[in-house]
Amino acid sequence: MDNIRKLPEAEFDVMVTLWDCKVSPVNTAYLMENVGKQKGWKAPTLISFLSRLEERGFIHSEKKGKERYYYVDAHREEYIRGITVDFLKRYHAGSFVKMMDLVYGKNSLSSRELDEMLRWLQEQY
Amino acid sequence: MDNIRKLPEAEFDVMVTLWDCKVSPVNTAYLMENVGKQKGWKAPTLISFLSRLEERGFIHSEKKGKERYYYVDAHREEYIRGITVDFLKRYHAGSFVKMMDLVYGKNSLSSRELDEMLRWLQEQY
DNA sequence: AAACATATTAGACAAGTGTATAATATAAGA
DNA sequence: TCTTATATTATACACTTGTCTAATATGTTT
Repeated sequence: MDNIRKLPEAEFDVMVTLWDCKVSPVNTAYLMENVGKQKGWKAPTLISFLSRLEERGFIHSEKKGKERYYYVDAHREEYIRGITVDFLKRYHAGSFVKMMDLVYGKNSLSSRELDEMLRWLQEQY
Repeated sequence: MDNIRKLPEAEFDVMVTLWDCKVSPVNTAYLMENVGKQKGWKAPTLISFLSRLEERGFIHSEKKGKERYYYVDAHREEYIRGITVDFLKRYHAGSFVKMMDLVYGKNSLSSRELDEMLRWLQEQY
């Protein structure tokens, strides 16, 4: 009931790329092109993150010829929701209002942002 | 300009205890009593976290006789604000509304919580 | 089938984090 | 001052995370 397990930053970056891409499966080359390169990783670096993600059950993979293809298993929203709730609990006693108050307390948000929040809130009722 | 550096969990727990206590300085025994024990740490474990916090500049200390006393230097709100803003940027494109929407999207908050937010929002205007 | 090119795997290593044991200081009592 | 009790320090070690080099496998070209 507690296994949200926050991913290491680098693995999260890989997941984002996987979540963002509309096709599945994708191979290492694709990921190299879409994250590895910007991050300045060598291929084995990327591949090690992918292996670790597989161990964690976030993805699974399959080898075709000499290339390996990856499939996403974890749900993005679920994951983000999980770590967000954890963060809120740990650092803000689980309260959004406390969080907003701390971050925007006196300083104040722009009225555009306030309006946006207000609109969101009204939709919730 | 980027040194918010999130603390390791255990060190954060020590900081919380330091921030929570109204007297200053406090010695290791006090901290052992107020965090160490619950966490099941041996004294040297606690002391190592304290040394690391000192290296990071979150606290400083002073030895009196055979005991060491600790003084807080970091500001709690500043720290929490920093990591919160980072979290928001990284996982929610910097938007509170996006965050709330993801966490409470369909499910909906209790009306008490909604009221609380509304009240907070109105104060911001 | 040999030689190439290239993708993947195995393994390694440093830094950071959680945690502790053994050694050392130092206050207090005999 | 010698002994004892106890707090601190010095170290060490296992795991995790970020990264890579060297070795291996496999498809492609002669």
